[in-house]
Amino acid sequence: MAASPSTPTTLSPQTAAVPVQAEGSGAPAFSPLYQQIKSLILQSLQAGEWKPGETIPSEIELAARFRVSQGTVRKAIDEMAADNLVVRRQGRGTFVATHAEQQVQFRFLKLVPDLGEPGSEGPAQRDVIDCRRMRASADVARALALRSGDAVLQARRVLSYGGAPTIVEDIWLPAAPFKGLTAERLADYHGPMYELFETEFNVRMVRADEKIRAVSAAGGLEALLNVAAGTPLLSVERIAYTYNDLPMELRRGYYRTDTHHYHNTLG
Amino acid sequence: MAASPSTPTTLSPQTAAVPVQAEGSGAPAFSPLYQQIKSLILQSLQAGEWKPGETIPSEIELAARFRVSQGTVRKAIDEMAADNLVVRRQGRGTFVATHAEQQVQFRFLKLVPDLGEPGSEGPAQRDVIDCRRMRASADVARALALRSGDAVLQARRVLSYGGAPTIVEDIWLPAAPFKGLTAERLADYHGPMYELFETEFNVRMVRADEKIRAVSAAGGLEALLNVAAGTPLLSVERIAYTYNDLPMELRRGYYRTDTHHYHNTLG
DNA sequence: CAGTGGTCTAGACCACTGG
DNA sequence: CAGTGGTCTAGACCACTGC
Repeated sequence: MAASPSTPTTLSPQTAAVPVQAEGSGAPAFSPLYQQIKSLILQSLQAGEWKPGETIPSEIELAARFRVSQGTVRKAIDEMAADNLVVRRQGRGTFVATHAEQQVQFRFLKLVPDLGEPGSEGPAQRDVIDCRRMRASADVARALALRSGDAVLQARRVLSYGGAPTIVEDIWLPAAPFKGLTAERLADYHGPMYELFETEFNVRMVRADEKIRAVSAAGGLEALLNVAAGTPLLSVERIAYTYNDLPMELRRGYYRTDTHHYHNTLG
Repeated sequence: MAASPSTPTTLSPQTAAVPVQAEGSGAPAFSPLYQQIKSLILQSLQAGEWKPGETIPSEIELAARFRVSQGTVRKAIDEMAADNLVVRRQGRGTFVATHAEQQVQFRFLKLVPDLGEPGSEGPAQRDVIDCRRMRASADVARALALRSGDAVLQARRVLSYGGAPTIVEDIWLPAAPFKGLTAERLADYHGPMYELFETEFNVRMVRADEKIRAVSAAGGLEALLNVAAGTPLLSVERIAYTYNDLPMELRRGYYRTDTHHYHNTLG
């Protein structure tokens, strides 16, 4: 059933027929068709062919474009849905995942109130304290895969729930992809920061690693969080990645855990 | 194509032909065939028809037993593999997941050394300090879905890496399922506790929820962990569940985070 | 009612493991 | 070499959405 090499009847620029298999060298590193399809779709996603919240072409269309069966496209999309890159909605289509959806926000904010449901406090109040352009220190550069001295944006903000300051976050971003981001733009945007990144800078955060420690409130944190100096705080260091495992954000958060806790599920 | 109601040619006790659909009432609550198959396999798993580490029947066998196509069985097993209930190995078969595998252990112990790879320190030294039978307090009872006053086992142990005490854990277990568990049995077992639970008590932990906070070392913890009183520690409260979302363990851990950190990935 | 994703089947063939 | 899971196809039909 190999794809017959007739003239491509579809409009795809990058492929008239999937590579099928790179035979020839010693270890061919077998890759199933649906994986190749998956990475092709991924490329279109990165290239911005379809933006967050939009639908991607139907399975039948994609099958025609790539000259494979619908079942193969289905398996590729199944995996992308499992990776939270895409959301399937029966009867409507398949949509590019976006941080504008509430459920996605909770996947990236694990601090929940001790009492009540995760979202029961209403939206956080976000106060940007500081935002400046600077040169990357050695450890910031390493985290963001930059060189020491490269330009970065740094911001500090406080998140409050029900009027109570609960989180202080220091955020570092590579300056180049976020060209034009200012303190005003940050302060005026009332909504998730990752949503802003999507709509304004075409940067979609896909995954993040967090390192969590217990530390003592000091160095001004105690004042911002309205706790006594020495109060134990949760320190959460996050590196967030876009599509190609490309780090795009370093974030150091300090969480009060007297009224909230970090929730995690092990499976 | 519906399953013909002939005599069951297979040995399955609980099903000669899958329920197909519970029509009749107002909202039939449609459930696809592969979901029904999945829950049937799940029942066999709970009943201990196949033990952790053993293979389950091949897809072809299961398809014959349930009188469905191999593809339908495959989809059921695919989901169970995604849930880490089962592990597929091409060419060999499908195996019941077990905590005896190293990779599984890291899914349930998220504290990793700041330097070096997750397993680089070698196995933890486990010292059981205490183990006693007692009556459940209100909050322990609630966590384990027992009644206040029901019998529980309580244990405290210290985990050390490279000779340095790093974790103190208080553990509560419902006494009934763990009948016969003694301090000696715990102390003499050199290996993951959840592995012991599987082999000795036929209790397999499948999932766990953790609540993480920052606290100050006090009440004897500072001595056990060899830190100054007031040192910030990570407090990790875990409830672990077996197959039916049945809570089977409450665990309160206190982690040193000066040499280690809790690692988490957000997707 | 047309279009989408979701389920189910049947069959062919491939990749991997073990005896 | 037989048996397992893994891939791919083709086609039928179902459930859901929106016009």
